[in-house]
This record gives sequence, C-alpha cells and structure tokens, in this order.
Amino acid sequence: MPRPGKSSYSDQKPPYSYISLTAMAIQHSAEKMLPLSDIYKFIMERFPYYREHTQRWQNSLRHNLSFNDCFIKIPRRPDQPGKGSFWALHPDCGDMFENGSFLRRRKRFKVLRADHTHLHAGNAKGSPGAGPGGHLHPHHPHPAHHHHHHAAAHHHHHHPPPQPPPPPPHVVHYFHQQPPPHLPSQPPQPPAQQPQQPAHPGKMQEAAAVAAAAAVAAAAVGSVGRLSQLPPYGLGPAAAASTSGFKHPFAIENIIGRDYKGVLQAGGLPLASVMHHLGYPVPGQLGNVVGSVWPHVGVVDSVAAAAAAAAAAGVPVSPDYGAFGVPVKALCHSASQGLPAVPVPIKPTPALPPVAALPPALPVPAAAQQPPASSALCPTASASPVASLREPSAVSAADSKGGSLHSVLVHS
DNA sequence: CGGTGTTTAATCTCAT
DNA sequence: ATGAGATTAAACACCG
Repeated sequence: MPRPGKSSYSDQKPPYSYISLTAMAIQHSAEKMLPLSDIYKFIMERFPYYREHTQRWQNSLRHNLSFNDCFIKIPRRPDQPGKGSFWALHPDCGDMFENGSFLRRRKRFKVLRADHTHLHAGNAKGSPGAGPGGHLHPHHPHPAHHHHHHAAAHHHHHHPPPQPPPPPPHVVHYFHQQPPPHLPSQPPQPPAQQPQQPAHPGKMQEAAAVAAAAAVAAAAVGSVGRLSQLPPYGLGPAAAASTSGFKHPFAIENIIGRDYKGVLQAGGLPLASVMHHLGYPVPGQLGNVVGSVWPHVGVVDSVAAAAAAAAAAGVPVSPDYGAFGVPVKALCHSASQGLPAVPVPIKPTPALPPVAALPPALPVPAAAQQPPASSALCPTASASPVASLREPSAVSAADSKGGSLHSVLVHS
C-alpha cells in the first residue's frame, strides 16, 4: 500500500536470478559473449532496480560468473583493448530454467571435473593453495559430493562417442574467421574476439573449451544474419541444428516466453509483479535500440494481461503457449543427441497441471520481499537462433571451472 | 589503484 | 525440517 506513486518498478527486484540475467545478456549479444562490463550494462539498461547498489549486485554477479560452470570465460585477443575476458554460456548448459522460475534453477549446471590429475595447477599463478583470506580450514566437508552416478561417462578426450552428433571439426575454424560484420545493429567493439589459439601446448584444454564456446558463438552469429523468426525446432537431427533451427534455451526469447508460461504454471507467482514487470523496460530507449531491446515488453502486457485475466477467471490457458512463438520445451534441451547435460528431469514438469488459479486481485504492492513473478515474452522473436553444436571431443576443460567439459547437473 | 576473477562462508529462500 | 540453489559480503590474486 504504500504509495504507488514512484514505486512503479524501479524499486522492485526483477524476478530473475543473476544467472538468468547474465544468460540473457550473453544470449542477447550478437557474439554470444560479453565482457563483464557489458553484462552490467545490459542489466542496468533494462532494470532500473539494478542502477543502484551496483557494488553489491555486481559483486554477486561476478561471483556467479566464476562460481557457475554454465559461464565460461573467453580470453580476449591481445590486440583487443579492454579489460577482462568475454563471458559466454557453456555450450552444454541446457535449459537451466525449465521449471519456469528464473529465480531458481532446478539443478546447478556443473561440469564434471575429469580425473585429469595434472593441469589443475589451475591458477598456478602464484599461491593457489594457500587460498584467499585466512580460512583456516584445511579440509572442509564441502558438499561437492562427487557422486557422478548417472553422469555420462563418456569422456575420452580422443574420440567422440558414436552417439553424439558430428562435431564439425571446423568449429575451431570459426575461431579464426571473423564474424560477419553485417548484423543489424551494433558491432560495438567486440566483433572479433577470437582468442586465437593455444600458443601453449599445455593450455590446450583451455583453448579447446574456449574454442568450443567461440564456435558456438560464431555459429550463432552466422545464424543471426539470416534470422528466422520461427525456426523449426525440430532439433532432432543435427541437420536442423546445423541449419539454424535451434534456439539456445537461454535466448532471451525463450527465457521470457517460458517465463510467462512458468508464471501461470507455477502458480506461485503473483500477477502483480508480473504486470509490473511488463513495464520494466525503459520506454524511451527501447525504440531505437533495434533488436537489442526486449521485444516482448511492449506487446507483452496485452498478452499477459489477457492471460492473467483468463487465469484469474479460471479459464485454463492453453497448455502450450505456442502462440507466443515460444514452443517452450520443444527447444529447451535437445534431449536427443546424447548430450551430457541436463539428464535428469528433476521435475515431472511435462504435464502441467491445471494452472493454479492465480490470485484474482493484483494489488501491485505485495511482493515486497520476494519479487517472484515476472513475465514477458517475445512476440517478435528476433534474436538469434543458436546453432546447437556439440563439441568435438577435443574440446574440453574450461580451466577455471571444472576440468573437462563434462557437463552434468550436479548431484542428481 | 581499480576492474576482474576466485573463493569461502553466512544467510535467505524455495522446493521437497 | 532439510537440502540445494541464490544472494551477499569480503578477502585476495592478477592484469592493465
């Protein structure tokens, strides 16, 4: 109840976790990778809430980047000015927000650390062992349970398992070739961040991982060019994927779209927030920023409102919101292809129950503490269909995070 | 030195 | 009530 005057939205925390936000930013970028500062920018531009307390949330965000395996660091080319590295999404991190909540993932995406004994000298740099700070705890419990029971035990850095699709050897090439400079809007500055390559035999793994990521990014870029509003999410055969039908689960459109559905489905989300969020994006700027802005925003509210109304009225909304151009699960995770990531469906999500009737009234105020809801979708899909390509066996190990690229949802 | 990155740890929140 | 994920805080290591 507080006055609805200024609390319009700037003070409410968006219903997205840092991981979601970061993924959105990355996915949104033409190159599918961004330097930290750009991630900040993306977020701040769209969520007024994050225009304050920067020190706080940015620290959290950074923490997330480092801590979560779903983010990988791609070194900047020496000749490329700028500060840190580029951040990208791990090629294998599937749809981490399948449950429809962007606040909490069903499972954390972790790469299995291969038993590769060597190499993790890790940051050999200087004094890793001692660890930061003075935590005097030699051996801690660390719930890292290396349970890998179900894990996809197929990791041989030499030859790819029969199953997996054909990891185009040329992926690496993408690396060296410059992304097409066309692209609608901004080839801001990071148009060519191909981290070249190894240079150090020992660092091969890292390079490989990076290469994979870059390849994905590059592929994405390529797709963007031709763009397809509604790609055929056949994702079965690699064919589709290679052509450009697949949209990375983190694509902003997907996130948004599913979010919407999630809201209804999850039922727990207060519409109030949802509605609120609809107004989030800054009206002014949106206009000129071509495809860079949230496409859904404008449209959304009408749709959302309608849906909301329907829900409130007890009208069962169509189970599949394909109408929003978001086939949802269809493109979430290419279950097929023996991909290692996202094996366990922790939640019987599939059959979505009868949409719990959403709270009828939606006095905006609520949600003071927990900003749950959200929603938005992208009517005009436009971003970029990422070609899902599976890494060649070669690729592996993102030095910082896990060891080899075995992605898996930690702990089943 | 400041922006980046890592990492540990406490605390909160949400799903089971 | 628990466990796991998310957020926050804070202490560093590094590189420009």
